[in-house]
Amino acid sequence: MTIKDIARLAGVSVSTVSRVLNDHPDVSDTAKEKVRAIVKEYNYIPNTSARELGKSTSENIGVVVRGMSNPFYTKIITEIGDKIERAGYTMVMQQIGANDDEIFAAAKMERDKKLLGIIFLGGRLNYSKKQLSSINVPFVCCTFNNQYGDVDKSDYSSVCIDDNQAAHDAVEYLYKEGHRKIAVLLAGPEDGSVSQVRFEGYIRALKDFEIELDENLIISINSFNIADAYEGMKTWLAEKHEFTALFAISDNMAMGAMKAIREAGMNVPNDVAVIAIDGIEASEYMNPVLTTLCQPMEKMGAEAVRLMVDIIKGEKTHKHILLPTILRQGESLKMVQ
Amino acid sequence: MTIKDIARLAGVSVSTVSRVLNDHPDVSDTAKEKVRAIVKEYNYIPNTSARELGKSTSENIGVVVRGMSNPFYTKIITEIGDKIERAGYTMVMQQIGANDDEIFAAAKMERDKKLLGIIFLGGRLNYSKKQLSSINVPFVCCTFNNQYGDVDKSDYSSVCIDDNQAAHDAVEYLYKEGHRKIAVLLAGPEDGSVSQVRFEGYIRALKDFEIELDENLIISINSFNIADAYEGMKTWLAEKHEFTALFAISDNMAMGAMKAIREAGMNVPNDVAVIAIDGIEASEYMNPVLTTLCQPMEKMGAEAVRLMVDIIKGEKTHKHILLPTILRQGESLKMVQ
DNA sequence: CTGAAAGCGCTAACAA
DNA sequence: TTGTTAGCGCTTTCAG
Repeated sequence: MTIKDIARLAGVSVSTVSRVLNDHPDVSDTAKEKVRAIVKEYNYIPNTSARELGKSTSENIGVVVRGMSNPFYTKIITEIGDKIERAGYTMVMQQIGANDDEIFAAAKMERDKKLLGIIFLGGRLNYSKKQLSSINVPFVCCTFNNQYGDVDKSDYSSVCIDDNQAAHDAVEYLYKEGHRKIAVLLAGPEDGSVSQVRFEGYIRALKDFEIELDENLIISINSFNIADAYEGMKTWLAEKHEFTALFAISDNMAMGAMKAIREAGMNVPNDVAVIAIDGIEASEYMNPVLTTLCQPMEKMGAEAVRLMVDIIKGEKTHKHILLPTILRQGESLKMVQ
Repeated sequence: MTIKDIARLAGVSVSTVSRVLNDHPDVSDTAKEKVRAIVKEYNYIPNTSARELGKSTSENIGVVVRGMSNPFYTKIITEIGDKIERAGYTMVMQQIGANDDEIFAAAKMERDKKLLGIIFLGGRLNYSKKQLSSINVPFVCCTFNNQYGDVDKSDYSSVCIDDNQAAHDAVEYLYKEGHRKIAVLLAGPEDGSVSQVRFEGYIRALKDFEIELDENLIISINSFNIADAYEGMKTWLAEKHEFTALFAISDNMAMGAMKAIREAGMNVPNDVAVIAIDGIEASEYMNPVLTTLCQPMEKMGAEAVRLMVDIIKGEKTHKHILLPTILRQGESLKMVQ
């Protein structure tokens, strides 16, 4: 079944079929009905490749998401899709694996789908100018920026929380409750990811509060996995370091860690206070409920689209937005208000 | 940049470029090198649409997944991708929203990508023959079958657990520990989804154990969401029904329920025993760890691909595989071995 | 081993 | 309002 068959069956030309398929004006009602009837009868589905190939422009905005099924992105994606739709564009989403190259994926998608712009959801923080030269449309980084790369701030937009400050805040909350032996659970550590930024915030906080950095309290694992966090924490706990609080650089890792702490016979928050950053849904259902600094997911998605659309519509200057986190006062850290 | 440009720049014909791009044999090393150099220099990326349009066949197996970011599917997908690759085919994955029509998505993908077959991951249990007529390649249902539809068992393959029996088993575990007032948390209830099947298993178990069905112990919510489960459970608990155990039809829902139970001042497992079905990773990190009947995810994915490949290779008869669940003995149900 | 040329199924001028 | 036709960028015979 091709558009040609439909045209023949409906007794019209292919262009007429194409027109009704694409809701173009200037088609007689009779023709419209006729075509629609045949399309329905034969269960005809236009070929996407041919469609995209034939078209010279699009109203597509690409979204490339690193890591499938990251619950953290789900809400943001929903919001992004919604806002893109509302602005009259079409979202084209592409999920890529943890080890895939988002720049390549974006470049490919840009050409294939004739994108007007690209929103990156999660990604490396160290793109180089050269790598990015393969992308020829404006892009905005959502949930991260490119602080370790050599790309000019004026060449792209971004919207994210101030990860360094969030980590600083987290440590400050612990500090204010009297904690001085604050362990940190991170991935990397020097992996050029958001983990590193947050770790730097931890370091900065220690300095500000005049706590000496204790290498023994740095728990470094190789991924952001909950299982790895659990194992890493377990191993570390077996070494019997003295500590009263844990700052996990992500909710997910905190969840793994809390299980290890529990199994080691310690109580959260009585023996060990735990705080993290992210605010994913699952950590709300932990026992105790995780105290964490939430990223404003909806807001983030909405802002990313706003920036994107502005630029598509002619705005010349790229912007970089830092959104504040919101404290979720759970049960993993006793706070004396 | 098109293949034509590359051809010109490399001083060869487009067909030669196409050949080296697709690793065809019968290309001189000189030509190969020349083309590759130009491709690299100009950062050329072939257009996917044109490629797919031009090709007459493919080695693609489609996977349509209902609901993005369902952690339950992540492992299965990884396994499926792996096995497809290993069998020499290419996986083409398509995620669809909770309310999208998987049949349509599959039919579209089948034509666009020239699929050899389709694996459905999650989906309705009530396809009709008519709806399925738009799909012209073999397909296998993974994690569900089509028991409420009118499609011949001989027209498709499936691999899943015996959901009815799993529910029966769950109730049996509770029964054996002395529980008689067993509440059930489900979605629907008559929604034609896996929730219904499991609910039927619950009913059957009650009959077998001569427990009278108590309508008051049926907690029905509108989705599989953790948040809805939490709210639903909370509301139900406020009604002060007498019960000693809860069978949740999914891990996710059990997680929401456990928080509600905890907040109502009851202890799991001492006041209320909880058991569920699925075995997702997150429920392993709950406190208490959820006792649940795990679906054999890897095995499921592997079997789905095996069935698919067999059929592609000429196997005539469709098969329906029921895989056993594996009990994860957590802490939400005290078992006296 | 290489090139010319005919599609793949659709869109979009351009004519009518 | 409709039809004709030239691409879109690639693959794939078929000659050479």
